[in-house]
Amino acid sequence: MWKQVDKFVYEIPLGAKEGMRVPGRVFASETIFKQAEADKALEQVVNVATLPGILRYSLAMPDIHWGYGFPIGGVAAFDVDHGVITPGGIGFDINCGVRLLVTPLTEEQVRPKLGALLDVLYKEVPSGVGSEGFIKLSVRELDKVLEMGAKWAVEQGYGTFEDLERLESQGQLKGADASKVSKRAKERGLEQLGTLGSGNHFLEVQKVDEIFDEAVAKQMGLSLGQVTIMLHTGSRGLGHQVATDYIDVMLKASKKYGIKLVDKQLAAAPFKSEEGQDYWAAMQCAANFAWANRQVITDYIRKAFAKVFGNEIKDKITVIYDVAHNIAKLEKHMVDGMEREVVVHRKGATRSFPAHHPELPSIYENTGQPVIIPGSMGSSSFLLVGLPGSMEQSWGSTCHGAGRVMSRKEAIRKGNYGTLMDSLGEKGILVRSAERETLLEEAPEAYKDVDEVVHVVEELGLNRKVARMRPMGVVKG
DNA sequence: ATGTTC
Repeated sequence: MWKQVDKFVYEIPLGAKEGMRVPGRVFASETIFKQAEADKALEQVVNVATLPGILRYSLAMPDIHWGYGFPIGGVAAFDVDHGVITPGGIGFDINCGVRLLVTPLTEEQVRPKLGALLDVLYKEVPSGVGSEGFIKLSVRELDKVLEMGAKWAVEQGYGTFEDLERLESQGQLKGADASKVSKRAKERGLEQLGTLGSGNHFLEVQKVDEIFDEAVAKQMGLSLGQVTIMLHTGSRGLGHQVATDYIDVMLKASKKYGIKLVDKQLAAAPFKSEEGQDYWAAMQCAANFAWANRQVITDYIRKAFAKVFGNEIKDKITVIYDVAHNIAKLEKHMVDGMEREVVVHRKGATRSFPAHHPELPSIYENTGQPVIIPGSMGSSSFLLVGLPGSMEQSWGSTCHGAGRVMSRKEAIRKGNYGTLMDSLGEKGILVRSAERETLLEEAPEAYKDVDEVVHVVEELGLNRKVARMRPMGVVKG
């Protein structure tokens, strides 16, 4: 039923499955499309197309793979009045995202002290499943975190106000309402602010390996051989609990509002219903928690660098940008020649606004929004910018990473710890991690080729490449 | 992703 309609575009027509309201569309190369066919991800694209109020297409980015309800890499926009909101279109780790920092240091300066630096980073940034941070919040204070996001962290002395304008949505969604977050979710969040987590979350010391757009790279303060830091983490147990709580609410709401579910994991409520608005407010709280989390960790990273390279380095480590991967946003987009407000779900997908978009800070007004694409462990990461093509084709969205080809279990079964460590060692990459299994789960073999994923979004005109970063050292949970 | 089966 799926048909290639353009070089990197595959489509399934309306009517291929009963209940479809729009066609399905996947952005992929031939290799990537075949990988998507192998798991249930394509079927999930079709399932999403049946949700009420979905506009134009059920989309998937080239890092598509199987997820809960929506595929990971899934993007869908819904009519604000007649459409739905669904936790399955956002994910368990609400506002899982990536932040890129740049240091004034070169690879030559960092390499001799890399081992010591990673030891300090590993100690200063708590990681691992269930890890607790150095901050112990009262419920009252946590409520402020949930409603203020990264701004709370800056007001407490974690980083600077200049950091905030370089975060998607300035690190704060204004519709957050802490009273919509359960007691249990809050309990899980009380001791997890400033923690990295586990799985694919990481903190990486990198060097700029190649520059594709000199002018934009220069404007962003990046030059060849310069050391960058990439941080990938989300809303931890708090976001997970918000998702769990509201999936239950949505199952009941789906029944109540007569939403026919082809997959229970797509449980949804009308966006404007009470249930829809409650989740909307709680989801924004979890998103804010994640932005506060990355802001606090940014401060820890600066302090760790200061311990190894001297105090004056601290103020010279700047934020390039911070993007959300798992989130829903109210945005203005063109639909049939008219500007409309729509609810965009990005599930393992990154916002990718072009130059001159009103939501961009003045420093990126002419470059387009920075888009940060982490590769798999030990492979390169990319810095891209958004292009007008993303507004035309993908609701201002693009891919979010390499995307899995193996499940975590499969990766553990097929992987070999010694071989993995040898191959990282050969590349000169140092690793600090508590869990061997986490490293096996994240082995490069378990992921697609990030170069190919980025090639697809570039060829489609969603993004332009600015720079590629290679890892020097990795901290993982 | 996740106090990895409240």
